[in-house]
Order: sequence, then structure tokens, then C-alpha cells
Amino acid sequence: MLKFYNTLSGQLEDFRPLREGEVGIYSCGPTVWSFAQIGNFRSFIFADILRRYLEFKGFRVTHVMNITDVEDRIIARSQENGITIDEYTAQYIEALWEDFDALGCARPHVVPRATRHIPEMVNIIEQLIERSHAYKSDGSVYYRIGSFPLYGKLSKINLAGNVAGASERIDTDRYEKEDVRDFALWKAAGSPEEIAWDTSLGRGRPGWHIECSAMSMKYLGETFDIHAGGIDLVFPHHENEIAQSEGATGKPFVRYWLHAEHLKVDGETMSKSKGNYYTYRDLTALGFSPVAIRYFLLSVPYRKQLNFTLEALGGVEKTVENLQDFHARLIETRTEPGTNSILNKAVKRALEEFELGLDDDLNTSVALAAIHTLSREVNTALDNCQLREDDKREVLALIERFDSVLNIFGRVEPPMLDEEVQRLIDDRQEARRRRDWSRADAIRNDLSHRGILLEDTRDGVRWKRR
RNA sequence: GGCGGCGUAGCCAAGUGGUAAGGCAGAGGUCUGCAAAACCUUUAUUCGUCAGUUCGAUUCUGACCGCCGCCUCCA
Repeated sequence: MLKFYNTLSGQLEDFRPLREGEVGIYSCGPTVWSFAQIGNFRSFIFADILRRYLEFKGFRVTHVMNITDVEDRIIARSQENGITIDEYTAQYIEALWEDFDALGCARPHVVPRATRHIPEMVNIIEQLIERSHAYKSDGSVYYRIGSFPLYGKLSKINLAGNVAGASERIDTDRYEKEDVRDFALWKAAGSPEEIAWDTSLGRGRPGWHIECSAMSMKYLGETFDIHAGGIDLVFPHHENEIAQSEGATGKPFVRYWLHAEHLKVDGETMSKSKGNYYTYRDLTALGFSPVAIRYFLLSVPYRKQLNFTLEALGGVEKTVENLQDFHARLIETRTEPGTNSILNKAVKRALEEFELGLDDDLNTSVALAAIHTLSREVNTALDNCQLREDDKREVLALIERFDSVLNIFGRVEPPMLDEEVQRLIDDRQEARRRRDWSRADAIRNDLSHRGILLEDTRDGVRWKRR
């Protein structure tokens, strides 16, 4: 039975979707003011695993992820550059998809942008005003927190306890609010040149939280199954989404709230000022492969803080290479017809453990351990020539199933060898037959310098690019 | 001040009231002409510290030390 830890209840719960066999997921996407950093990608990869595992379990999934393309930083930077916000965000949206694809994330089925859903937001705000959950003030519209008694049910925020100590962050809204806790649904335009939309609410732009209420309900319905995002979004973002959505519809908004913990770097918070801030692009520039980055980010259950170090990523690079070598070796191996019952059992057990792990609130560590165990067992069988045709087919099919969720093996495409290299390999084989070891080693060395590694196996020469 | 997460071998870490998954790195070995790959063995008498509960705690409780979040727009 698939179980998720639901932030709302604070407990592990059996997952049962609203409609048999179907699941709607809304995951909070990026604010496209810059290149996404690896912490963002941990969240995105988590959402990707969530979606893929639900599909693995046979659900028909609709995955919606928003793109926040209007926000203070975006407005400020586009103005500095003298371009529109669409022009400004276009470059980062394009980069986002490049990174997304490279990291092996399936693109969400629907990717709504805030700026394309202003009428939907205005519509909800009007409903909120009608129901006295919101009020106008100086051209802006605020949510009246006092009107929603359940406010705080997600984040368990204790408003009384927050008055005293509080954080140093201060409220920056300039307008009159009935209560300091009230938050903006609609911000009146300050000056004529400011980015704004003319609507029935007046000229202005939406507050941050309203876009997710509007877009999730538009594509998934007023009540839907899963809402996912980073843990920092629990308060105020998701708390406010609940207040807005349930205030407007009078119906429960989301059934399961799933939140991914943060990534640390060298044991510290990642921040630009600390100099430990990495985008995906920073890591590939250092020579790390996308699949290793993906593996690292998914290797620990999503609710655990994960400590990123370059040393650890270097280790994962090797792990991933070993898995891919294993996969390639399996594909290349020649087998005799038949079945080996030992392998048959190994395959069965691997699948069981994989599923047991992921059923338990997506414990990817356990799932990966099952894969490594299988890899070792199959390698042993290969060493001992015990792998038969049926086993090979079964194991390859299983790897494909595993990869439909984790996407860490990837496709094995035989890279083209150029003729000269092939001739050198042939020459070396000829030299080896003559037992001319110095000649054979010289060729191997030469190829190694060109980044081509040779392995002499029972079935002939294997080679790979480094 | 309120709410939450964490501290497990050199590194990344899973985990459970019954005596420590997995990966990387290290050491030794098998295989190999030598390598590589693979496999085998090995690497925490112990899970931040100190108490308590228990037949038994890394796992529960309390205190302490250290680290990381959230408390109005940051995944």
C-alpha cells in the first residue's frame, strides 16, 4: 500500500485518490527570475519521482507545475534591462526546460504561467470579496485572515506565539490592512509605467499566492489529490493557498500535502553570499554529468535534509558509471536459451524491495539498494556464465521498469567508432594473438589518451568513452 | 519567543525496541599476459553527550552540546 506523509495531518497516510485510478498533482515550480539552483531541482526531481511512481503503480496522472513569471525581482530586473517581463523571463524559461530535460525530468502535462491566468485569479478574488474573505484598500485587495478560522492548519503556525519573538523580516506592503497578518491578493499599480493589468479590480498585479489557487483549481478541480513543493513554502504560501481556495469554494482544497526538505551545501544553507550557491549549470561546468546530479538529488528520501558536497557528487559519478556499465554489459552478453531459477528469484525480490521502499513515502534509498543488490547478483551470474536468455530478458525488462521511475540508467546507444580507432583495436587484437604485449599495450595506452578505454572480456574487446 | 528537521564509519547516507541497508573511497584477494571490468573478503563492539524507561535503546523519554529550516512573497 502506497503511503505518503501528509503535512496537513502530520502523519503517514494510505494514499487513496479522489477518483479511482486517477491522480492530480500540482507542484510548485520556479520563479523564473534567474537560473534555477540545485535545491530547486531537488524539489523538481522529487515531484518527478512522485509522478513517475504513481504512473508505475498504474494511476493515470495529471501533473501540473506552475511557472511564476511575474514577481518583484522579475519586474525590477526587466525594468533595469529595459525589456518586458516576458522578454526577461523567456531566457530563464528556456534554460529551465534545457535543465529539466538534461536532468531526466518528465515535463509536467500542464505548465501554466501566472501572467496567462490573470482573469482566473481576478475571478477568485471577486468570490472572496463576495464572501467577505477579502476587502479592498487603496486599490489593493487583501485576504482577511480573521475570516478563516482554520488558518494555520497546514503549518501549525501559532499566531499568538509569533507576536513576541518573530523574525527580523518585516512587512513591506505599503497599504492599509485591517490586520498585519492579512496578505495581498491584488496589488494596486503604483505608477503608470509599472507592470499592471486593467481588471475589474482596478489596475494592478496579482499577489504571489493567488496564482497557485487559480491555476491548480482550473486544471485539477476545486478539490484535488496532491500538492507538492519545497518545505519553505508551507508557510505562508501553501497556508494562504488553502485560505484562498477554501474561502472561495467552501470545499476542501488539497487532500495530500507533500513537502520536500532542503538541500544543504557542506553542512550549511546554500546562499550566494556564502559562496556555496550552485546552479545546475555550475555543476556541469565543473564536469559533472546530469545523470549523476539526478542520482545524487534523489538518493535520499525527499523528507530528509540532504548535504551536498562536491566529494559526494564525485562518488556518485562512479556509482552511476558502474550501473550503466552493468546495463551495457548485460545488453551485450550472449546467452544460451533457458532460465536460471536463482536469477528468477533475484528479479522477483528486487522488484518487491523496490516497491516496498517507494511505497513507504518514496524511500528512494531503499529502492536504490534493491537495484545495487540486483546488479551484484546479475554480475556474479555473468561472471559464472549462469545467465540464460530468459533471465537476460527479465532483468532488462526490470531495469526498464526501475528506470521508468528513477531514470538513472538511460539509454545505451552505441557511439560510433571511427575507422581509425577500429583499426587500432583490430591491430591490438592481432598483436595479442602474436603475444606481442608491448605492441598491444602501446595501442591501449594510445587509445586511453584519446579517451577510449578497452576491456578484454570473454566475448571480445569492450570499449567505452571516458 | 512559536513551530519543525537533523547529528550513524574518510565521504553521501538508509534504518529499526532485539543488537547497524546501500553507494563512493581505502586495504587484501580471485580473474587477467598485464590491465580494465566484475566478483569475494575486509573497514562503526557502535549510531553527538549524559541520564531515565525496559529483560534489552542507535531506535522511546528528559536534559545538554552542535547543525539546518520556517515565522509574509525563498524549492
